Amino acid sequence: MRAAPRVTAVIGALADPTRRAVFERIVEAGEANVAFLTKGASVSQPAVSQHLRALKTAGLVAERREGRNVHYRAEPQGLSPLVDWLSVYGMFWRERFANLETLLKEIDP
Amino acid sequence: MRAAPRVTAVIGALADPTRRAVFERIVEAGEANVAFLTKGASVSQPAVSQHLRALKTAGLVAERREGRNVHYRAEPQGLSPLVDWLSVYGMFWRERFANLETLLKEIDP
DNA sequence: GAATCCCATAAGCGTATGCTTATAGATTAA
DNA sequence: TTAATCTATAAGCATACGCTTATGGGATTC
Repeated sequence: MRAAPRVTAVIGALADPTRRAVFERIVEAGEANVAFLTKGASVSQPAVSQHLRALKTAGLVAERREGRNVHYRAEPQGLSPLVDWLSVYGMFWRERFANLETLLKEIDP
Repeated sequence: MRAAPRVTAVIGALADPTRRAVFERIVEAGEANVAFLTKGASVSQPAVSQHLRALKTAGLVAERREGRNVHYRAEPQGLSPLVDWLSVYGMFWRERFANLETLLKEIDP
């Protein structure tokens, strides 16, 4: 399975601080429309829309139209190419991931 | 603790496919000099050196001079800003799913 | 239907980025 | 010392990227 292109897309989408902040905000809010994201962003509404398109293309967010509002939500599995990459090239971090998983299972079995 | 700049640096360094391939090659080889990395890369030797500098600046590789050769090795902890970021904005989801599972079990045991 | 609101797209601009060739720097070999 | 080898830097160029303002496209409200 050739996953390199997807890794490039995901990492590329997260590379820009402004765009990453938009994504973080969506994750925290659960769901957010463009107006909400624009307030809080340091750029214009069109810029936010462009970032949202980039995130959508990378598979990191999905949209849900509701009247004239468009609600964006994070797409969990969108990060998996990056997680997979880290599980290979993150070397000893692999242990960390494993530990974190077991920790979560212990806390919440 | 304000880690966003380091995340940006790390992700930015890994965003370019060519540069990421250089890093992957270093990880796989354990240690590699510039000539070795240039063979196998699809770009010129100066381009490889420039990528190495970017990786070094991001804290992802370190160098060891040996005569006229310079050996590069991966710097494991350099990835930690990215791992930490994922543990917040990526792992977050696993936790959510775990909670959802327990919730479902409680409702319908 | 007109006005209003929310969001997306278009066009243009400045800058950042990655590449190349040419050259400098550092170290070893003849 | 001179030549040869390995790597880094410099300069220049083409393209990609992120932003802005202006405008278009739907959906609601009056």
